[in-house]
Amino acid sequence: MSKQATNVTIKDVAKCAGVSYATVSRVINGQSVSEDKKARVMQAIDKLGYVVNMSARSLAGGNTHIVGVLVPNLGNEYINQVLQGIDEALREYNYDLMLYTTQQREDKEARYVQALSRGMIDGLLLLVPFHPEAYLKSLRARHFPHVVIDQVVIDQNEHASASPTVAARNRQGALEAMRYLLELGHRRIGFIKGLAQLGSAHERFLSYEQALQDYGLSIDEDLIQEGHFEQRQGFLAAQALLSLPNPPTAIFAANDVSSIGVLQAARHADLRVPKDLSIVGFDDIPRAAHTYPALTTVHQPLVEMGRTAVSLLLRYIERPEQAVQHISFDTHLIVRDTCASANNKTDSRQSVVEEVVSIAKTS
Amino acid sequence: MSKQATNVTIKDVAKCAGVSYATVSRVINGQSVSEDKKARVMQAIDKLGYVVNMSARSLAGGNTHIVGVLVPNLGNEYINQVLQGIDEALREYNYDLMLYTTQQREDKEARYVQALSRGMIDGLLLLVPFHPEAYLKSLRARHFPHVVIDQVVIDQNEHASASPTVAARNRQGALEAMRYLLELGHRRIGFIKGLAQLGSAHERFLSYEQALQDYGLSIDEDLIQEGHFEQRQGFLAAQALLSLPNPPTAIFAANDVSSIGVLQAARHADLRVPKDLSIVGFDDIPRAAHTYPALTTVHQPLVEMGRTAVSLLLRYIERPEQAVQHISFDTHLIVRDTCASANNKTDSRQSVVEEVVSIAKTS
DNA sequence: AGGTATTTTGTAAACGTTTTCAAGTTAACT
DNA sequence: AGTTAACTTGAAAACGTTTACAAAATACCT
Repeated sequence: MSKQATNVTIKDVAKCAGVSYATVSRVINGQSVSEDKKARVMQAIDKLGYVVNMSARSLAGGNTHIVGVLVPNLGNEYINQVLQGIDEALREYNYDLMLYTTQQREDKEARYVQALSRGMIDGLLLLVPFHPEAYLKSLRARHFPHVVIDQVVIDQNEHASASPTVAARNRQGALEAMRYLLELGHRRIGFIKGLAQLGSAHERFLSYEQALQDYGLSIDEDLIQEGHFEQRQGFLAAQALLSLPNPPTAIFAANDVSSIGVLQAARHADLRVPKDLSIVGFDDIPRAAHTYPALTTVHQPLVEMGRTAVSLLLRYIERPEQAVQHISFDTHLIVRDTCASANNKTDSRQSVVEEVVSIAKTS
Repeated sequence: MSKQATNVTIKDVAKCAGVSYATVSRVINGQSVSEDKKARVMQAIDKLGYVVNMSARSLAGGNTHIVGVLVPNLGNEYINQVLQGIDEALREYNYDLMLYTTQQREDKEARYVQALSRGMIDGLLLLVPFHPEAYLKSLRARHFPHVVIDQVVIDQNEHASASPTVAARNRQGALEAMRYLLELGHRRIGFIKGLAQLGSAHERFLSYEQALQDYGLSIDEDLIQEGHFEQRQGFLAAQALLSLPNPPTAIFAANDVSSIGVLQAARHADLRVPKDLSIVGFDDIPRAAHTYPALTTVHQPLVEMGRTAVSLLLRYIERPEQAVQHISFDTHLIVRDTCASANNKTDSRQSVVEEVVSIAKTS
């Protein structure tokens, strides 16, 4: 109903400019047209306020300039950062964004495969897909342009890597974090895991183990807690860790949100961070710089990853048969205020008072 | 190119089911078709794995089942909450979401008005639009289904309210917060403003003034600081407030993110919250419950607002000529841990030590 | 200048639906 | 059984583009 309000079509433009409508189409799509006609057409477009009808274009085989983005959910800082990068880049290239949230339900798969078939989108960005096996295969088979972000193959199924990917080097950053903690003298380091299905979470854990081994330390299962990448879970896991007979002097959480839960738990236990407990996170979400104390964490270039995924996808949209690329970004430790040397380990209650007194003195 | 992969059309289904393709279309759209044919068609659809081509449908005059959502930006917790509600509701109704971010730039306007014209979306949700005057008029004129969320008319231009809206009662909640603070005995209450262009921000400020007047207090301009709804700004504003010769005993910030900045500033100034400084925020974003101390704030049902906006919009999509509705939600104070009575006001340095000592004793 | 290669232009045929119109069928009422 | 009303069905015409094809125009050689 409201749609026929937009009644100015390519034919109207053609009539107004005194050319055939095919010529108008060519002008719009930047194909070779003589200068004078091009000018006339442009003028007519301006005058009539013509805008292309995407449905028609899509139906006729053209591009919609719409990219689909599939995310597990909204309201997650990590995802939002990547999304921001995607959005920025898309805007630069004049593409629109169609957002699909899966809510981590497997049956959503049908939904977007369907969405593709509809031919509404030119390409698809998959952010941390949970059950990618089924549909990635189909996307590849159809040479449908797509890029997978931050999905590390967790099983050795080689098919999974056959799609273009953008990722971060989780192993390396996590190793850096662990070494930092170890160099500070920590020997009992707790670890709070991430979502088990996620490759990135697993990689971070592998680095935890590896670092301990590198330093000739044995792995104490008590120091390893489950987690879901969520604050509450981080809080509970930290409480469990801290109530151990021989509690850790440092905790490395698989993501920042969990770390913030650890910070909470430390407060509840009246522990001073970093004096009594050192904490390291992973992701470097914006909030990490604003906690108290500010979180020492492993930075991944989230926004950058989103942007890169877009430009990669756009290349595939232009040439779908192009060779499959994998881009990965370095991660690195950002030292802020949640870690301290493990040496001066004293009774925590004591140290609180000491610190306060010292503040009182200096002021 | 990849698109013709989806080659099974309505005609194939028709042939397979032994009916005309018009009949297939009718089955899909739920129009009256005899039971046996309907069954045959359904079976054929299943067998061939047919899915409707949205471009074609849209071109032929049908609905795309896509709703456009216009947000100022991503990565803002407030916006994300509303977005989450929108997304949830949209999924329930089987609609897809097309996301536009304006980055608060006025020239983006052209962009989405254009998007509408393309006929790609059935309706538009406008979240906190900054410069709505120009395009709202056009949307209304075309009877294009749309709903404005949380845009309170800031000037008395009556046109602006002629579009359907979903909003929260900012006045009331802010009043409640101020009364709470006043009842606690606070008489010097600082206020950190929000984005000046936003009606909601202004309303909260009006309540601040009104509450003071109701209690017979004069308004001290020194206690009123500018802000942009952002953490850093909240931090700086709070610092300014706290370094006043006669600093406030409580600060009311126009949103939670600012309040978190205030919390930071309090820490920097070695002030105990709530003992030395009471803080109230606005929005009740998820993070508010996880700060330390947990933030006392005014709750608005953000997710709910998003959901409501969707169901309202869907009604307009069904019947565009329907009477304009305005829905508003109550807001209410959530008391957590950042406010205390103003009576026991002592030297802040002193009180810190006292508290620590008392903790030491009880344990 | 004559011929050939290249570029520009117009015509018409898709693309896959929805929907109007008229014909065909069934049901409902005397 | 006959008439009318209601419903079901199929054919065909949109919807607004892109693009293959052919024709026309132009440029480039020798």
